[in-house]
Amino acid sequence: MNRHIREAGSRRPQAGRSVTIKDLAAELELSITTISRALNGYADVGEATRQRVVEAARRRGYRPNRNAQRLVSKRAHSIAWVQSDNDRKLVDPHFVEVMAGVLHGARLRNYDVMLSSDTPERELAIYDRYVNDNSVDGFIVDLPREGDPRISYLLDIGRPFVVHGRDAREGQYGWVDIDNYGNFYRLARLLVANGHRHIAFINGDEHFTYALYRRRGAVDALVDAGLSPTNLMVLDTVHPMGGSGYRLTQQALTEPRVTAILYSSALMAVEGHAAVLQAGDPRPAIATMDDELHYLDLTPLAGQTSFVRSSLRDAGAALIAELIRQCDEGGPPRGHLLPSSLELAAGLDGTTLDAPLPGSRR
Amino acid sequence: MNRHIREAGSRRPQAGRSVTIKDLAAELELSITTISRALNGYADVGEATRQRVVEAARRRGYRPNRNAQRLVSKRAHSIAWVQSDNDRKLVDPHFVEVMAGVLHGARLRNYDVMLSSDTPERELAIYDRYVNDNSVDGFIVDLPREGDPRISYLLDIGRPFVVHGRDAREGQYGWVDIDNYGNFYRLARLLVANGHRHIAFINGDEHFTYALYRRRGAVDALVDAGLSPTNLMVLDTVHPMGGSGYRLTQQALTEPRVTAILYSSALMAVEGHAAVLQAGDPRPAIATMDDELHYLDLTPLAGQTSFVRSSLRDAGAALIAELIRQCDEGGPPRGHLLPSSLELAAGLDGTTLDAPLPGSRR
DNA sequence: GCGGTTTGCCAAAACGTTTCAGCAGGTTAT
DNA sequence: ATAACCTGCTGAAACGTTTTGGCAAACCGC
Repeated sequence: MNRHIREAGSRRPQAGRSVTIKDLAAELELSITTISRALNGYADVGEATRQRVVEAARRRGYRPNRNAQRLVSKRAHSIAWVQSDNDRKLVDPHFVEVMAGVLHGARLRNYDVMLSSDTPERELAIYDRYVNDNSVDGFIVDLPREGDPRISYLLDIGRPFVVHGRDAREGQYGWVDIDNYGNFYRLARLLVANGHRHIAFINGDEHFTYALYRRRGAVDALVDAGLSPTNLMVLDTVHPMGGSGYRLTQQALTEPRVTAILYSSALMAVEGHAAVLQAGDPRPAIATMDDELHYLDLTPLAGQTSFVRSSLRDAGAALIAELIRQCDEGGPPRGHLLPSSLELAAGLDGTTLDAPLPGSRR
Repeated sequence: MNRHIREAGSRRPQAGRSVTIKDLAAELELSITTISRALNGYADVGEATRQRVVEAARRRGYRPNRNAQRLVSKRAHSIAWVQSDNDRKLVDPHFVEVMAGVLHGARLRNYDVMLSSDTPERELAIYDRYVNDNSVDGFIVDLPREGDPRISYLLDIGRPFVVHGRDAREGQYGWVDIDNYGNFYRLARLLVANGHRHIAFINGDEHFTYALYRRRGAVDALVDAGLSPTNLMVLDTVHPMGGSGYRLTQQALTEPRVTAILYSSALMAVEGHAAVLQAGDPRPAIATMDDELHYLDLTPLAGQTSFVRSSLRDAGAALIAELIRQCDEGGPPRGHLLPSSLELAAGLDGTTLDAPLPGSRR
């Protein structure tokens, strides 16, 4: 790519007209129809002609004007991700991880991704605008709540969209998710099977379905083991003011009967690690979801922590794949349940792990 | 917005033709010219007519087709942010913070933001494509290196762009930056003035100019105080494998003469806090840049840490403002130096803070 | 040598805007 | 009364593609 760099002074035509299909037609003495069809792989153009056209296009650096294409084809070849500006969704490190997967997949398929954020009240208005001005073909919805109005709205206007997560209407739209209920059922059962009776759960905001399902999984595991739901101490999930892992962990440790802490995010677990270190022995057992946040160093937790692992980046890749499939094929929306893997802390008894989950509650 | 939600079954026309300027013209028995000019605020349409047009547009939910507008106006009203996919730039929490500011500013001005990532080798090719297919009006460049080829390329093709950070060519393009050199000069001088002779510096990747300038500032502060540059122990900046604050802090503490740690990011400082706790007394002094990462909880550091503070979100807002100014006014690119504030750890002597910086080296 | 098929190309319409160059009809200045 | 100027509107061209329908020429089977 470095050969693109020129000396200052030998600049290209500033904002100069890019080369169009007409320029090629003139140069090759062909009709613009033929140029178009040659480049788009139609069968009714001669092989020799096609060669000439392709070569000329390459040489002149021809790129079809995307706006003209979009105008006539009524397809934007781009998708939008609208994030609400409040409640810190956008600056959540988990979000970027998903985004990375989405962008990668979009690039592979030559789709553009428009990112946008506004207040929750105006979020639906942005969907409306994007649809009506033909800017995008479909949408990504992240962090759904139960009965999320964004899902209602998008079902209503009938455009392709895909949800990262689910709510009760999961049969009606495309989604990508992990088994939040099952994962936290397993983690909690694991802790109980290893003798822990009082468990602190530092969960995400339970207004979001993922966190709700996780709590249900953990609670059910305790109940199925004959414990009371109150043996799970769920912490400050209503207004999670950013990465409050340290503070919440300190709070958890003020309850003397708590011998284990369950984290909904490895980010919280790492932040809480400092507080755990300060706690006198015996140190609590730790179990956490690990979203494979790329920048996060888990070495402080190594060995002493049990993980349920699933890659958010993979989720992003699955999201964009499903969405583009809907846009291109127009097929029915599909749900995709991504796998999660388990890793036990040293010294933990994992014999319960193979036991099937009771029923398929959520 | 909830009134937009309808019962299933009463859906809108699926992907139905949106209402166009022709529809309005037909309904109002006016020419499309008049509709267009009425909506775009031209003076040559009667006030009564304008009212009728505006009202009809509102009532029918008319949105000008953006692709048609772009085609004829040759302006996309959107900008691109291309992030390279390697070296974890995209998943860096700092990035999202800037992005939040950018998105907010873009929305205010009705610009769209296209986010994109690819391998570094293909990054320039994406610029090329976006320019030649008329997808965007300008670009944002983040985390420049010295002589960054992206800057060279964009200077070359002569499209508007703005850089978050600077390199030696800062006079030639628009940028937004803080005084990296000065900030770290001040922090280091502060530590030295308070008796610290051996300082560990957990910096960012010094292939990026921001990190390089920071190191120079810190080194110069030591040298100006009569210390050797080697009294600054700069740690593992070549391959910062994600948030390795904990590991690097442990490493810093293996050097017994180190009595203070300087962090390039509060993220690292918080991660390192666990290692600091484990260190026997006396605990090292801590000073760090604070980018006001929204999700990051700084309470563990409170009181014992000195901060230089500057908001990355504000930087994002300034970036998009400068870029759109260039696109709309076509004015010359400008640089914007954002302010930073200082907050001292309890018990620290800050008398050196008001002293001017020697010269304007960098 | 003739109807029919195949091959390779093209003219024109369409997509939904903006804008240029007018054009009636009324008002004003002289 | 006439020239000049407003006021409020419009027809048509242009932006750069894709696609439809067709049309010559060449090729085929017989």
